[in-house]
Parts: sequence; C-alpha cells; structure tokens
Amino acid sequence: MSVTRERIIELGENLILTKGYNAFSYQDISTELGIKNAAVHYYFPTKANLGTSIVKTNILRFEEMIDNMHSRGFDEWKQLDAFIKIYIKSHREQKLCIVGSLGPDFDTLNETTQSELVKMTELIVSWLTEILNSGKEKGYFAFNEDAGNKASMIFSSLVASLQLSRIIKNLDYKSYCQAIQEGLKP
Amino acid sequence: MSVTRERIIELGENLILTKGYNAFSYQDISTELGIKNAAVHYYFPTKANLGTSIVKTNILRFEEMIDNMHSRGFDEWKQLDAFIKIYIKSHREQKLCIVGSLGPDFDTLNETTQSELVKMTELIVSWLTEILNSGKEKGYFAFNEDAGNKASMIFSSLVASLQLSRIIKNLDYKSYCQAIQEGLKP
DNA sequence: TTGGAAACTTACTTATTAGTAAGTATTTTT
DNA sequence: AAAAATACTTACTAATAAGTAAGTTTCCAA
Repeated sequence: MSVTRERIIELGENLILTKGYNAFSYQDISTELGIKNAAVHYYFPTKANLGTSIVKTNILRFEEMIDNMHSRGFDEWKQLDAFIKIYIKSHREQKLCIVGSLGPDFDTLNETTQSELVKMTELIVSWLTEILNSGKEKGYFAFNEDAGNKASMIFSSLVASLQLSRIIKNLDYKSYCQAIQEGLKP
Repeated sequence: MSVTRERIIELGENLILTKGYNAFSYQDISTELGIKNAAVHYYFPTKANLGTSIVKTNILRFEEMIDNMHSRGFDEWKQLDAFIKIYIKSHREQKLCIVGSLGPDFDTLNETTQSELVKMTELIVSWLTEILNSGKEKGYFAFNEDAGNKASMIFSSLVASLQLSRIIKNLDYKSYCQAIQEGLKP
C-alpha cells in the first residue's frame, strides 16, 4: 500500500478526533503532507470515501486488538483493562474516540460512512457485552443491570468523559476510569 | 425582546443539536424563517455571537429549572429524576444535549463561546455533585465512588447515550436511564 | 408631522470548500 | 525499448460560507 495513502488516513483520523469531521478540509491534509489538494482526491475522490476508509481502519484495528488479546489468553479483567487503557491514552493525547467524534455528526455523514460507524459501534458494544457476561459467570465481575445496558453505560462513560475532559480541564480521568472498574468488583 | 431574535436562537439551537455547530449555516436559519441572510447578521453579527447566546440561553434555562425545583420543594430523588427526564425527552426528539453537541467541536469554537460552555458544564456537574452528596446523607442514594466522579459518570452516561442512540437505533434509552437510577438505590 | 430608531432587504465581497479535467514525470511491466 | 500504470501537479470550476455597506420600510415618540 502507498505510504501517502496511509499518511492521509492517519492525518484525517487525527483531524476528526481533534477538530471534528465537518471542520477539517482536504487543504488541512495536503498542506501538512506538503502535497497538493488534488493529490488527496487522487487517493480519496470524495471526503465521504476518506471518512469511510478511516472508520474501516478503526474497525480493523479493533478486531486485531481482540484477536491479539485472545491469542495471548487475556482473561476478562485484562481485556476490559486493555480497552480502558485505549481511552486513557486518548485522554493523554487530548483526542476523542472515533465514535464520540463522528456520533454527533452522524446525520451529516454519507450513508456508507454511517453504516461503517454503526458496524464499529455495534462491534464494540457487543464485544463489551460478551466480556461482561462471561466475566460475570466466572466471578470476575458483579453487577445487577442487564449486561447489554451495562456495556452501553461503560462505553458511553468512556466516550463522553473524553468530551467532558476537553471542557473541564481538571477532570481526573484516571480515577474516573478506576471508578468504573471498582464498580464492577464483586 | 424581538420575536425574530428568539426564533433565531431556537432554530440555531435545534440545528446545533441535530447537525452540529460546524455543519449549520446562517442560510439554514434565514430560509427556515423566511428572511434574508443579512437579517440574521442584524441580530447576531457573527456566528460566534449566536453560538454564545445559545449557550447562555441554555444556562439560564437550567438555572430556572433548579430554582423552580427548589421552590417546589423537590427532594434529591425528584430532582435527579427531573434532570434525567430532560434527556429522555431529548432522546424522543432525536436531539443531543448542548454539551454533548458542542463538546466535540470545542477547539473550533470562539473563546467566548468556549467559556460559556465551560460555565454550563461546570454548573451541571457541580449541581449534580451536590444533589448526590446531600441525597446520600439523607439516605436517598448509596454509592461508594467520590460524589464528583459519580456525578461526571452519570452526566457523561446521559450525554453519550444520546449520541449512541443516534448510531444504534434500537438502544433502549428508558431502561438504560432506569439502570442509572437503580444503581443509586440503597 | 417629522425625526429617528428598529427591522429588515438588496447587493455585494472575500474566502474557503469539495471536486475535476488534463497534463507530466517516474517507475514498472511486457 | 515501448506501453502502461502510478503518483502526482497545474489550473480550474461551482457552490457555499461568513460577513458588510448602504438603502428601504415601518412604526413610534416628540
């Protein structure tokens, strides 16, 4: 694959996570990469193509992470911990996550980008639900709510707290994440 | 106050809650109101002015609601319930809340709009923290986390779940909100 | 009844946006 | 060595954005 193509996706993702989908332009990317506007259109004819590719890349990355954790024999605690660590990293880098950034702009997105975003979100929530369910069975976790609801709650807590910490600068993100984990202890 | 001015604010707020700040234009407003583009600029010279006014209106509305609940003698349960009901209504109307909509676009906002958004967010979180604290003392609520953390968690759950339900259409918002309240019962 | 403020419209400007058509240089394949 | 694919640039177009200056209508107060 082309290096330029990959750098466009990388830069585009960063722009979505910091400025938002509707606030970044092809000019932002081309200037940063030292190429012309039309060169970005060469790889991604429309902005919708780029958006879709960025979400697809995120899906792939997430699936790879799951595979990786399975092959390493991570238990439910470790898997949840690894997932939360992604968000702690994003917080450190002052970035949102792709779902939290594209979610509010959902209605302005192209249909294809929308369905990829739906796929990504459902993938995360269903994975989290499974982890919570099997972790509860094994006695790792304790909670009374429906596992699906609990998964949505944990996920939305992580997503929105990144947004909140952008507004409230002194939000203690780590202790906030610890509280999520503490709340699951038997 | 002018009716047109108020309708511009109302429409602008709706546009922010559905399309996002960077996706709506003065044209969207003027067309809907049957006036010209320049008429919107007459009331709000810049888009930043409009954005700031919209957030200020939200702050006022929230403060009025708190006052109203106090004068009606609402206890902590009823106050939290009323707060959650706002989000259930937003969900029904397929809207986000102002914090969840402007939060991701924070870095692209004017400084004045930013500081009003900070004010609004801190107002909500500190109010929620107080409610949780005094409600816990009176035995209405039970939780182990720090009240500030718990307040942030509840708030971000509400904010992000509106975003999530835009992506995952069959998310059961009401039972999700009930789970938040159940989790607080002693 | 006249002066002036309020509430606009007309008619623009400037900047930026996504997107394209046609051309060029470089590398790869045949 | 010729053909063709790759990776761009040049040079645009058309649309839309925010914003403004100057003029017009309407209404109210002195």
